[in-house]
Amino acid sequence: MGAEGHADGTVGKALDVLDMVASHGRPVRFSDLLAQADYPKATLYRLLQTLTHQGMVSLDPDTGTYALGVRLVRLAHAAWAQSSLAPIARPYLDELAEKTGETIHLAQMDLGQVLYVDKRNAARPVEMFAQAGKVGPAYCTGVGKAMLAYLPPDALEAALARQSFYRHTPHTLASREALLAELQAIRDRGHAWDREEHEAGIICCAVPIRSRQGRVMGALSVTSTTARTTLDALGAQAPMIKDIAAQIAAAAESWRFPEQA
Amino acid sequence: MGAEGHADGTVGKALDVLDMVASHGRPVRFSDLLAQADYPKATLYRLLQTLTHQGMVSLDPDTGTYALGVRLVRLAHAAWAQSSLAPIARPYLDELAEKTGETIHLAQMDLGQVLYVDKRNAARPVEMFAQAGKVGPAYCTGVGKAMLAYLPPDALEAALARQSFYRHTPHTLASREALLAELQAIRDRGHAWDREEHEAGIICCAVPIRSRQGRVMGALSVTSTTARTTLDALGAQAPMIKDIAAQIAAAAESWRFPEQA
DNA sequence: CCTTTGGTTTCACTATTTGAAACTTAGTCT
DNA sequence: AGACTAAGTTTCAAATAGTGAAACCAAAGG
Repeated sequence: MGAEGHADGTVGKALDVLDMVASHGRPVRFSDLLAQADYPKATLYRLLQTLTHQGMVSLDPDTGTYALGVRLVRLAHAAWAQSSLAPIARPYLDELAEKTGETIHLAQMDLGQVLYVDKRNAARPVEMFAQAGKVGPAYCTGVGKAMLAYLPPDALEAALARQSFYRHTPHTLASREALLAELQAIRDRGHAWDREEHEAGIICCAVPIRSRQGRVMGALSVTSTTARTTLDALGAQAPMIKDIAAQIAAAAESWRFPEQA
Repeated sequence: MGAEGHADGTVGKALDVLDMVASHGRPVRFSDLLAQADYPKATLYRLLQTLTHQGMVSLDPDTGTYALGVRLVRLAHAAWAQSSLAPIARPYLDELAEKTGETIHLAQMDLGQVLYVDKRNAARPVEMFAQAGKVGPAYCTGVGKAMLAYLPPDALEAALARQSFYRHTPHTLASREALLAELQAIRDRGHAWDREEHEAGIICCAVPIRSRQGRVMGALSVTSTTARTTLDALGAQAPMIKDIAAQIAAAAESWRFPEQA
């Protein structure tokens, strides 16, 4: 049930179709897409043809199924590399991972959802594509709430409108009001908690990464389990996490303004 | 400069602009793009506005610069995950990396260029985004030649037309004729060499990954240096590499056809 | 052999895109 | 200041590109 508001122009429709292809985990047949979309047959067909011709989706000639094209992987590499945050934050994440020994997440906001752009796993080595690029909910994750708390009013409104407020655990803040109160608490405190709100047993401490002008660029979190540590112990590391977030922000900004007086 | 043939429709133009934004390593200003593109001002402006609105590029309000949007990272995650090759090949790459102790590349063909979709580095741990998603030339790399050698005539022709034949090293096959002869040799031999054709001191042995119907799905290579080993020593591992390539092909196909008699 | 299902093409109708030119800002120079 | 210039944004009639009902084709199944 794609609750799409208003796809602007042909390009919007094409990208909408691209998302539809992406939303299935596997290659999809034309008729599957037709059933899902509310575009007429011919229109959908032409859009897919264009996308295929452009390398954004690939049509398997044997099975007649569409999958996302390799051109996207190339574009994403560029997107990641030129994002002001991820490539610059890399060494800082390494440092934080080593100091804490816990799982580290670096996230950005994408249409009201949390997009993980980098990660350090406590146990295994980095698994970028398999981990980064994933999305999660904003209202019930540490990084999500940390970013929401510092969004300007209109952006916050837009983001809130996209939250499902599904109650993942008994601790989930499952209403707009509860979330707004929490956001105020986060602003007062300077960092966000995840008190097993998304997954039972998983807690985290997250801080926003903000530009000098106060714009939210992303968020950084240290995640652990109730089996291994407590909120208080995590909180003791908050100043260090904040410090690293500030360093990342500074590095990102000086990269974005290489020319200086 | 951009020798674009014929961008079909508005969508093609929009994606063309997306590529332009991607091609710069850093955020670009409107006028930079205007200079590079041969679209009129108003058209380019509208295209960028649409792309921005769609989250494919982001406009930094402070600097007035455009960068690729986070939506791409999310799409690429899906692209990588649903590609028939990369996620499935993962354990096989691990195995090959361990057995050989050398650098492993997994590549696919993208518009006449080689796109690296996964990698195992001999020394460091995996660095996916920083490595995968990169593109390289086809005519002077092991994986490139391995794929070219088994392409159907029309696809080969299209790919050849996109090769620059720049002489990277004294060993580079810098002409269409030399390359065609080499491709025949590869078909006879069953695997491709890179005899320091792209970078001095770097050699590799590559094999294609082909479906049962013979379609080229990708290529797999083991890379080393002349300081550490020789072509002959690498060649001794060719049967094993071929075997793993066959296993990957089989796994990819059974994944693509989960329903069976 | 006839029917169904899934995919591709046609073509008159229309909505979207186009781009020269006019208009704003925001700097810079004298 | 006031007059220039560069960079970005908006307008609007003309033209192009997109639309989608319906016809068509091919392969699978009865």
